[in-house]
Amino acid sequence: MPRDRVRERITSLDVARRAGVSQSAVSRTFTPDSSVSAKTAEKVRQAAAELSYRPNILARSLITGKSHIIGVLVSYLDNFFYPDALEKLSNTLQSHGYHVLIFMAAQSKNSAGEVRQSDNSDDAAAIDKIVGEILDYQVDGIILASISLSSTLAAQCQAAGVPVILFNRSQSGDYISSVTSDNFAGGIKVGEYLAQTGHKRPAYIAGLATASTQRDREAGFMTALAAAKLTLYWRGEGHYDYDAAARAARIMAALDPLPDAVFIANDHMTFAVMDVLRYECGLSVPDDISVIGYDDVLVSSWPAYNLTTVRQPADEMVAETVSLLLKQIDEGQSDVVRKAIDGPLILRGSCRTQQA
Amino acid sequence: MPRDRVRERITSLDVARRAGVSQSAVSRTFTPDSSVSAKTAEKVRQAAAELSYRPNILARSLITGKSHIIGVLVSYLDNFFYPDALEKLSNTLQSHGYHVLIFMAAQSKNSAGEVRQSDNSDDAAAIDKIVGEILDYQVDGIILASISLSSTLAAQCQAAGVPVILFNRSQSGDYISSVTSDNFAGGIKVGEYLAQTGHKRPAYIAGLATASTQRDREAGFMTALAAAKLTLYWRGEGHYDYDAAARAARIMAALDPLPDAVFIANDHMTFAVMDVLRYECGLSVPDDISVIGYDDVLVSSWPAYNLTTVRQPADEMVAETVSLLLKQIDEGQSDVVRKAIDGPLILRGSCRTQQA
DNA sequence: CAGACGAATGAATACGATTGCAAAGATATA
DNA sequence: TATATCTTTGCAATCGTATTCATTCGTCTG
Repeated sequence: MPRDRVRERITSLDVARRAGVSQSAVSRTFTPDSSVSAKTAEKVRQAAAELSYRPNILARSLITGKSHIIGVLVSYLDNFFYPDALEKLSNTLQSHGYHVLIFMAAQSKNSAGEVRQSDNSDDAAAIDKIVGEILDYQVDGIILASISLSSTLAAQCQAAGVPVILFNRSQSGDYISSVTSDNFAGGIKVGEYLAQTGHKRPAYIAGLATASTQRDREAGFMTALAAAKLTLYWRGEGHYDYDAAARAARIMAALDPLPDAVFIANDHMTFAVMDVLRYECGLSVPDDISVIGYDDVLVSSWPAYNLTTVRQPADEMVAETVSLLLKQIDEGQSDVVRKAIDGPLILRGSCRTQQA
Repeated sequence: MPRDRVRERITSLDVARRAGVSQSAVSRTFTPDSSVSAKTAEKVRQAAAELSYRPNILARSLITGKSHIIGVLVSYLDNFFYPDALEKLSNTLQSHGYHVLIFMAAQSKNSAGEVRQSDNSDDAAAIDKIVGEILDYQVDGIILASISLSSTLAAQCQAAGVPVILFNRSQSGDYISSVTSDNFAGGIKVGEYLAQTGHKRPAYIAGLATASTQRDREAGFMTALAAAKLTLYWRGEGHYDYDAAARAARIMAALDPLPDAVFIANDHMTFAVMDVLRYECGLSVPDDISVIGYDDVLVSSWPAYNLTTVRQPADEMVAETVSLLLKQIDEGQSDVVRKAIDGPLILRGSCRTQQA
């Protein structure tokens, strides 16, 4: 008889009957700081174990108004920074009794591979739709990783009383809290370091134009160059995409004279650039050209790349994001916080360290 | 006045009042295939829009018994195969109206970096605990990525009427459905190819001993070697871990004579092995030694590694997993299915292709 | 030992939706 | 126009739990 379709759900009432107590007693047993005697609690636990009963979180949420679910919307996972951040976010939230409902902002990669040209209105509409779905689940909070939010929807979340935090992106216009690394300071460090190590023809390959991380990193970099009386020798665009960065690198490699250093807006693109320089153009990093990235993902430390890069302190960013979110959940919507966490420049082998 | 703590939830009743209809009418408007006239539906939509009302999924789930949530438990995300699979899983499920509640099996990496020695009983207990949490959320189904399940808990899920599918791992003893690549066939392909290209001293670096993927890949490989009258020259263990694989590679590199080929149980470890061979030992791949991996993750195609490897067809595996899961959800627990999907050997530059 | 007070308990209600049922309305048929 | 049939509609019960309130029980104090 293969069809025992009738999924007999065991409820607190079943447990109550078996333990010879009221349903309230069962509920109290599983609710911390509730008034139950040790004796009845024991009876209940016993009966619950025998029936292998577990409280229905959804029903509980309906009453308490807290689902203990955090909606996390992430745009893409191919940049290794995000799996890492996601894993840490999930673990941290898990340790606080929350769980992650994950959503992907299905990216509009067209067939030509030209991806994420810009956060166009289609994308924005898609994001709004997904955030709507997230809200449907009565989440207690929302974390948006590398994603911006329309101000109307931000307002809607506000109205629904659901705190939203931007992770690794900030939004100046609207009033949304955000946690990032200090991208401007990071850009400065790179610029200063290149100047200090005697580089004369610095180039830059930009990330996605609409991303605050891209803007801040570039602004910091340019500020430092200016302070060191250096001018940008060349600028390309990689849209935070491997293939696009590779194309930019090919253009750059054709320059004469070659730049003597290139700062690339994230590590993911940097891998593409180094691959092109080394394996297509036969150039040596850092002998022919110094390369500096941003993120310090796991792969960056592998000997194959051995990348000099600015570290995004994922642990601190995650810890800050979670603590901020939980605070807003507990205390209700408080004022917006924009946290930028400083990260060090990690010196490895992809950047020349002596005057040429 | 910063404290508008009173999160005024708008319910179907609010909408009903404003639209001048009954609450049932509102519900029916948002329930497909329900009997509502176009006129009232329009009135309801209007009112709902004005109040920016959205149905409470949790309340709905309580009645229907379907949460449209799939619990996904994944062990680690540092092997790039998993972020990719997770992204695809999430997108596919999303397109079917389901959403992913994600759980991490916090790995017991000890301070020495010796990780995942074995799936010991502590780990198993931790897994069971987490699966319990998953069940609390009344998920409609569970996907376990690279994780095994105790048979008691498998039975418990069965009892709760929640289908479970193992992704990229199979379990022979218990009756749980699973979707994997055809690891045995993959191992065979590698063995045959190495033989066919004239390698004489093949080595193998194993993955996590308890993993079915490891066992099947090795078994296939050994079978093919035997068929080609080759014997395994050396065997190491990498536990599917980068650092452990690097250690194994150091030992291997000290052999005299060196193996002329090494098959490594997954790409993630292979990166470590190639890094050690090239940058610590000054050896050339494939001139000094051929290297073949398993998975074909994104990085494997990058020029820095340019890895000859067996592709795990993530798209097919995900599609199969989702369709299987949805089928089991719709039709109730059906019989267990073990699907092994064939993947091709991708020829790139890390393995010598001519007789030496 | 009486009275007071805090802890433990159960009955009843609420959370926000879905859905069976019966009544009402609309449409078609003769 | 009257009757039969199908569609809409509202009422009320229900899902599984938390929580208020009133009551009972136990313990402590004077």
